[in-house]
Amino acid sequence: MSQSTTLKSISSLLNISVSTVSRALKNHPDISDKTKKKVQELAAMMDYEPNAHAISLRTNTSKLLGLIVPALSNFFYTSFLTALEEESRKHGYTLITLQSGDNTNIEQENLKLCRINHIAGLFIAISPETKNIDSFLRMEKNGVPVIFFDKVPDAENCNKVRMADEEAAIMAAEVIQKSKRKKILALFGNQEFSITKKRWKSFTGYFEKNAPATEVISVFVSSTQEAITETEKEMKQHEPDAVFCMSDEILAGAMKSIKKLKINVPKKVAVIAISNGFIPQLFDPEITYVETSGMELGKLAFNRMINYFNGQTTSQELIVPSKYVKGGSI
Amino acid sequence: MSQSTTLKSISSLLNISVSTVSRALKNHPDISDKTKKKVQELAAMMDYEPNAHAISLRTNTSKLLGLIVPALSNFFYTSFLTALEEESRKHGYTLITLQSGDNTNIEQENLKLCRINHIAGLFIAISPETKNIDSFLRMEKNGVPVIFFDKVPDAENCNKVRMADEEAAIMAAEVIQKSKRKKILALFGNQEFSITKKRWKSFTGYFEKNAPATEVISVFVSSTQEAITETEKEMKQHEPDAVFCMSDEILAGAMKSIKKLKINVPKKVAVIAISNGFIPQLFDPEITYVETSGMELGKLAFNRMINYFNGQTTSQELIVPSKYVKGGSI
DNA sequence: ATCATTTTCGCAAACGTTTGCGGCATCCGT
DNA sequence: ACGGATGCCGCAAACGTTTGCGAAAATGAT
Repeated sequence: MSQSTTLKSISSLLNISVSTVSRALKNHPDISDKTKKKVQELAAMMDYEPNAHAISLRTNTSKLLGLIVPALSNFFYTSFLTALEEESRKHGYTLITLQSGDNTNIEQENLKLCRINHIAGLFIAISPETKNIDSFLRMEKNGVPVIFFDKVPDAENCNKVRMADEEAAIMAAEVIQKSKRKKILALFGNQEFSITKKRWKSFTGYFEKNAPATEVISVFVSSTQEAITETEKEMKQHEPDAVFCMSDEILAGAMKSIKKLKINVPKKVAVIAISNGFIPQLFDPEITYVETSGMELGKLAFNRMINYFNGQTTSQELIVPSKYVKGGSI
Repeated sequence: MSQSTTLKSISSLLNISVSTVSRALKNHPDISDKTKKKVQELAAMMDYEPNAHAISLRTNTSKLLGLIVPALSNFFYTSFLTALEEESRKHGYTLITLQSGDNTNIEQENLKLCRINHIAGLFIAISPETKNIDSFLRMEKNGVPVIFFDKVPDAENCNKVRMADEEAAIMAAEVIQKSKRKKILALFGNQEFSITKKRWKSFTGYFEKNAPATEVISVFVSSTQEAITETEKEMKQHEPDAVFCMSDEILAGAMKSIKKLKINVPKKVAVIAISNGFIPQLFDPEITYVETSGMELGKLAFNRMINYFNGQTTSQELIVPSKYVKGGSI
């Protein structure tokens, strides 16, 4: 490794002290304009770049942010990451990206990596088994803010940003009700997720209250593959006239079976989904959906972090509203 | 920020020196088993975790790896990232993820972030305008290996890993030829990419050589939207009996137009693509494709990096073979 | 008991930066 | 000319770690 230019190398070339160089480069008022100019010019010439490790060590701060998600193969998380990376870069932060694989042990390992690298803040979508969030609260007590997103814990005393899960499910339910469909196959994700619970409760609750005659068949699946088999089974057995999918992965599976069985959409069966926005448009007709944008959530999460840095440290739960996107599937 | 436990805090509690604690924790033979035990037990009790910044500063090494991609909204890159993150974690490295937005300036900014954070190695898919790779070569000269992947420069004196672009295009061409189709709409990406050039040359070259009677209409598009409009135009104008798409984004656009025009696949028109593997299966019939797996490439790239760390520093170009996946679209 | 060897540990410097403090010049007002 | 204020800069410590070297203590050989 060839040595890069440091404050010291600049200082010795100019026969001034390291501290003067340091202050000159940050426009400290103690330094005369003449030396400032000298230093800054030489620094530019020598391509001086500060050593982040030295700064972190000395100041006990860093420009690193941590992100932990269950899996990046999930569209929602990659679009969250896309937005988060962009915002981070614009504000001078650098992102450390980690996957937990929905495994609590790996999640803790990743958390440790975050601590070791002394990140300035953490964004995390917790894995389903994670009940105990003490280690995260401890981070926050140590001055490292933790923003939970999407898959958030139930606890009150923490910062969360999430989609309007209840609202999204209700919007979908309303659309189905208006279409006069009477027998709905409702496909949800892993029952352990609070996000699933919220959506299920809102969706089924809506019909109980506003259209009790409507039959809602709730099915919980935890993979695209399972969505395929369950949809096929239910379509044959109950012949529903509407299908609701709470995520892109589930939608992909459900549509596979619907096409295989050659069931006409929307004539024979209406389809509506909650989605991140890309997948529904691949089908013909395009699937009507309620959008939960990972990018929007990413921006919001980053803003929350910045506000935390600026002193707003009391716990909040922020919610991104949903957006109805009309396709031709209902 | 509450202070974490350090070598010093451990040493003062045990009334021994910092250096002894340091050595005890790494099983240095100079330290007696008795003190080793004492130190390690206390360290475990106090949840000691080394400070990565201090280590990096002192040893001039780091466990950070950099990744720069044009955009994470591209499926291929997210699957590359998925694999790379996994491998990195397993080997004790932490990943810094950056997007360039296909912009040379941002790319250089990101490179600077990598230097400032003193990464141990860099993976990069360069943006199309990047002609001059001096800044990357300089990194390598400074001891930081650079692995170019997917979008690789033409230069010889650098390390590259990429998909078998020529082979993939030829595999697709062979399948089309066997299907006896005679007029092919071939959709390629941005003409600036070396990857596009390679695929175009191989694909058209194959027909010139093996089936000169076949008409190949090559069209270059640089977005899904453009793929939609161009496909519609070409389908109407030339009525091809086969469509070749060199990427997932293009496939999504092409299929949109084909469905809109209600053209039967595969009867009226055959479709074949080069793809990362998820999108083709969403259609009905499933699209036949040649797989270029981002995850495979990610694993290979990481391996190359490790080998570099172990002394294999001479430039290499590694290539992942393609895989033919049969659908029902041809 | 003596000396040589080995075991076990501590000292101190170094990595690159920031920052409180103190010191020397220079300047101003009287 | 004198005192005080001000401008400009350097010293040195500190962040947490690693590591060459030397020194003390323990062990072994004779």
